[in-house]
Amino acid sequence: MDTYDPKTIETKWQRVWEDARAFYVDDPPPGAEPDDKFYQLEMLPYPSGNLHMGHVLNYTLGDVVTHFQRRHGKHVLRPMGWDSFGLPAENAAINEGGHPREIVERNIDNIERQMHRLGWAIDWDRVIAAHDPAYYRWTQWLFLRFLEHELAYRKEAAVNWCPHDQTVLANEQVVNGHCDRCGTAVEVRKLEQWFFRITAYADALLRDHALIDWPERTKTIQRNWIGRSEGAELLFRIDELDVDVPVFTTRPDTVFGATFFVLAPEHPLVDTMVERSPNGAELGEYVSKAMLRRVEERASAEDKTGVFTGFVATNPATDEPIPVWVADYVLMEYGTGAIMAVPGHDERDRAFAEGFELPVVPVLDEEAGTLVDSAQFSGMAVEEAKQAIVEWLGSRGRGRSAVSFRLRDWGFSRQRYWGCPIPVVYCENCGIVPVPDDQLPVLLPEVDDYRPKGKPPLASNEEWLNVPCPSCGGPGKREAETMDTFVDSAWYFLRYCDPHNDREPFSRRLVDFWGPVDQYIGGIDHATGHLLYSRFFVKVLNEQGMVGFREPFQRLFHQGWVRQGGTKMSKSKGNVTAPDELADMYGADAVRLYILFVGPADQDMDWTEEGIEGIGRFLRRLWRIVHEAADGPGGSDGDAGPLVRKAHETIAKVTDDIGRRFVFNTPIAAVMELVNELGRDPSAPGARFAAETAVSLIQPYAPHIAEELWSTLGHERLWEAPWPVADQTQLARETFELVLQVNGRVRDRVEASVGESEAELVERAKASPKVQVHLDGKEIRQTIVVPGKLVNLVV
RNA sequence: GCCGGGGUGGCGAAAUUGGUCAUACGCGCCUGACUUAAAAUCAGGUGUCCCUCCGGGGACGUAAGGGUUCGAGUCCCUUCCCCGGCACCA
Repeated sequence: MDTYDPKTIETKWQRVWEDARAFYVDDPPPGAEPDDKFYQLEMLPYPSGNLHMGHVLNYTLGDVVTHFQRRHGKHVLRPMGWDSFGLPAENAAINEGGHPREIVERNIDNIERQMHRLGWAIDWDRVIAAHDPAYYRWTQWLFLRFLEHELAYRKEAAVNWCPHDQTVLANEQVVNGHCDRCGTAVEVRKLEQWFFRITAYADALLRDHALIDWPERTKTIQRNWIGRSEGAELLFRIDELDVDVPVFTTRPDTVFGATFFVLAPEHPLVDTMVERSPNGAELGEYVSKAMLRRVEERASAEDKTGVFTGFVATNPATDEPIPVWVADYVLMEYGTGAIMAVPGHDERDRAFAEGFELPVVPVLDEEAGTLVDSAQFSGMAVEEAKQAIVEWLGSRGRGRSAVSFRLRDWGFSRQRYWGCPIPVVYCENCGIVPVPDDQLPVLLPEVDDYRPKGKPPLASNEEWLNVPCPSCGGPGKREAETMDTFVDSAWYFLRYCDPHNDREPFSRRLVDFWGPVDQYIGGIDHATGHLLYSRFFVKVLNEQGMVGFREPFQRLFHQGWVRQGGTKMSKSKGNVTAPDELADMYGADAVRLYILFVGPADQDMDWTEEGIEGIGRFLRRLWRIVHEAADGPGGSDGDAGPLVRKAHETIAKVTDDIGRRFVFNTPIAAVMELVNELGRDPSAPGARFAAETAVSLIQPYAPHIAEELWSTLGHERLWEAPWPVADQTQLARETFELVLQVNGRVRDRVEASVGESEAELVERAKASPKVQVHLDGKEIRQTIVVPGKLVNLVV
């Protein structure tokens, strides 16, 4: 027996798998039924720097599922690609000093090497990269379809601007008022931007949660983010300006208590008011100050601020004039940017009314939940009144039921170089003109200076910028902004199904065979970003007949964060080791096992190398014990005995854990138990079967050593061997340990046979001397028998 | 404030439908074997407290308190703490 040398066998088997094209799949496999397929996907990595332990967890999880499903006879599509456009990659390039393309491609080579080193079962024929023209050609093509359907549009909007990264950020990229990437405080700027009309799908995105098997947590986050509120849109007339101003309210029942009216500083009417109001100067000053304050600052301000506009609006319920104010506690981003203020029943309005001595009129009896001082609606219950008042106002042309969302349209243009060019041309005569499909891709030109400086770097590239208008042939300018990288990743999982197609982004036949993704694995940090965008894209593509499903990811699992906390470890052991260095020290199998063994995969952890030695010990023990079992007299499946039974129990446990419970740490413990038992006597009856079982079950985690030991045991190609099946007759027991309790406390345990009747079991309990001590001659008031488990005597 | 998830040995964690002295598996630690020695390896031990004739016996113990139940880590109530989402959203 050779000693266990991970490096040698890992290199050896990786070559064998590659030569056998073990993990590549045809499209679709000949004779495959749709039910035979399994699409396993993990979120694709940004190719910046090195893999870290978080990646190792993510992709090893996917790998275990891949092997498990393959060995259950599924045709498993398990691809890999690179999210190589966008800020993370570009920032990495800026930091490392070089052209993004070179940096990104170097990083891709490195990461790909690390992935091979860890032995992940990937179909490398299907690799895609966001920055590859063969890919982004189709990102552009899809954008044009969105544009055709008016689901992509351009408008001026107040946007989040990161002064450090010199670019616009999507709401999803702003965390607590700071740039998600660099942490700089975000400013608000008014700019023309490209948007995807995701708000048109707000309801569908909520409704279709019912179709997918996702963690409740994630659905809740999306639900909160979409923020659906039911209410009404009511019209308040400002006579002097001859306008009806709509407000959104969830409390139309309180309209009789609306004693003033508030506009957001950004509200379009405010400009007119500044011009025409007697205190226009003060108003103008307030507005420009408010616009400079970040939303976060506005919210944290202790006192509410505002200025009276000098105008009055008519309350549509009371027909009374109420003063119109401008105040920054009203946000332009939500509802209509105007509110009816009901200080009697809204905390914020109350605070404002108190600050500025505005009238407070209660219109609800809070105790009774009924309306007061509300004309014919007085005495009505709140819910009833909501409907009745909206109907009544509706009949007067002053209101209607409405739904409002917190979700905003997705601003996806970026003033940066390293992204997918937006394929439109601006023409003085024709306006925004799409680049014709047959002229795609619009290639990202090579430039020397790609650093951001407030305007898109491509805007300085005259040679590239100036092109004839595709429509009239007159002078035109290309769009110099590029797409957010989340556009690239909103459809990549579809391209994997048909990665080499050069006539269309993917064929309907192939996406409908492979799609949707059966199991998606990735971080929960993408809950309101990538996961929402991808759902939106698939809904649009479904409506346009390009895919046959409405949801991209049928099942979703979030791995926990691997943190590198400030524990003693990092101090005493110096820097945290990179995954491939760790693989060189202990072997890829040990790294893979360890990251899944330390705890539940969906739970956050502080990374520590303490304990990986234990996995190393386990693998060496496995190696030695399997060799001993292989050399010994052995014994096969047919032999009964404790070892064979233990093997079948382990099969049942591991299969249930991975397949049904989707837990990955306890199967390793179960195999360790089996190996411990086998190690007590590797020549016991059934030892060979136990060894084969242990090797077979550990294969998804540690495929290299498993493959090597499988051949030691005289077999071939474990990667395509059927997953073992627990033999129910082996699991069945003739006897069991009967637990004897007195008053719910265990007092004794005896061997009992499964055939015994309840009365017989009770007799055995009464016969036990240990039980008798606790019965102490007392009267038995109750007897509980759980068949196959226990007898409880209550005295 | 609203919504969601948690709290188990020295440590990472098991306990799946309320039913096997709760703590599997691993780490760490302790003892022993091998060794000149150490490492590695192997064998054994390791919740707390009390009693012991050394065979063992008993009580307590899953954030705190209460409840349901023959029986609760698991179900219910109250409180505390931690993590995450939303939050001047009308």
